[in-house]
Amino acid sequence: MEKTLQVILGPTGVGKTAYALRQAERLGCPILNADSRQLYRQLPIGTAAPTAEEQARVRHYFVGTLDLEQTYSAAQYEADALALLDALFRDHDTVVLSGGSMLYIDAVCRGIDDIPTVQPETRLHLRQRLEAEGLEALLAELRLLDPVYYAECDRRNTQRVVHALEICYQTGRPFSAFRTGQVAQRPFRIEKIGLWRERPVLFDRINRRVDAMVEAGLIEEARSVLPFRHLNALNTVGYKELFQYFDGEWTLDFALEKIRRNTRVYAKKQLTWFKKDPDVCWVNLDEEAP
RNA sequence: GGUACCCUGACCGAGUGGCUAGGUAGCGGUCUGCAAAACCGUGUACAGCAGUUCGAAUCUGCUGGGUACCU
Repeated sequence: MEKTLQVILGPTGVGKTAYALRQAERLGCPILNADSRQLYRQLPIGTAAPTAEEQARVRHYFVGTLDLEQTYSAAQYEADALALLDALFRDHDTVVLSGGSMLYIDAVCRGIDDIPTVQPETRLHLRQRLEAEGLEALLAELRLLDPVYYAECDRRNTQRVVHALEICYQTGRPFSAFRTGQVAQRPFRIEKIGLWRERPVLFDRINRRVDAMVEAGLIEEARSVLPFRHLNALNTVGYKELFQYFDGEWTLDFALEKIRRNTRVYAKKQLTWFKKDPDVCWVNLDEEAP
């Protein structure tokens, strides 16, 4: 029988966790988390990760499995998720994948090109050159090393320009040579369910969830990871704002308001991404019985 | 009651006579490697009224609102 991966996606705060639990219990299957920040074990409150009770109801994977200091990427997630799915499909016909990290979901569903992982030394080297010489100098170099990518890339997006150069340097080949744009075939069926709510309803849920997080101990959680603030895992809504509060730059009220706003901005970006995926079957949760 | 200063778009904020600051939010979008990231597009606002001037957010007067100090 053909196996099915049921992907539950949608903007932050829409209700993916609860919906995924219901689906998994109905189907008698486990849940794979597809949220890039819930992977970190030190961030359960601020990322609204499934609670211990919820995890007792349904077996979850990829929740709290990483340490903040571990670097991770969509490509690694793709490999880990595919390996796990291969094992899980031996015992289950359907598996639920639930989360809001757009690139992570695409990595599992459509695949990511095989590009080498950038070595820390390469990354550091280019970061230093960026600071010393500026973006213009790096762009001039990219133009020589990879004219194809230079022609098509967003030259104002420093992150992308630097990454292309990292690959050029590390492999001795142009970055564009690794970009095939090919969509991978998977040995299972993919069913995407997009959870949707009217924007005012969604934004209201987000605002109230921030208050709930604070009550649950968000501030203490953020303080406990303060020493790791420079890590990418903490370039995350809910933490970066509280760091400003700890620094004395912002009042607590202002930081919390920023968290609400930035969460809404994130939800909008997710919607922009998910909306263009024609494979998504949308479910309006506003119209469902409570 | 008097004196001084202030009033810029949803918010913050620069601008002292002609050259639509900028930022944040909002709205729209890009994105196959740090993705809760990064980046792009989109707003002719200057408290009100009258006046000076070819031309006023910028100068003058009055009105309204605010702040500080004095009595």
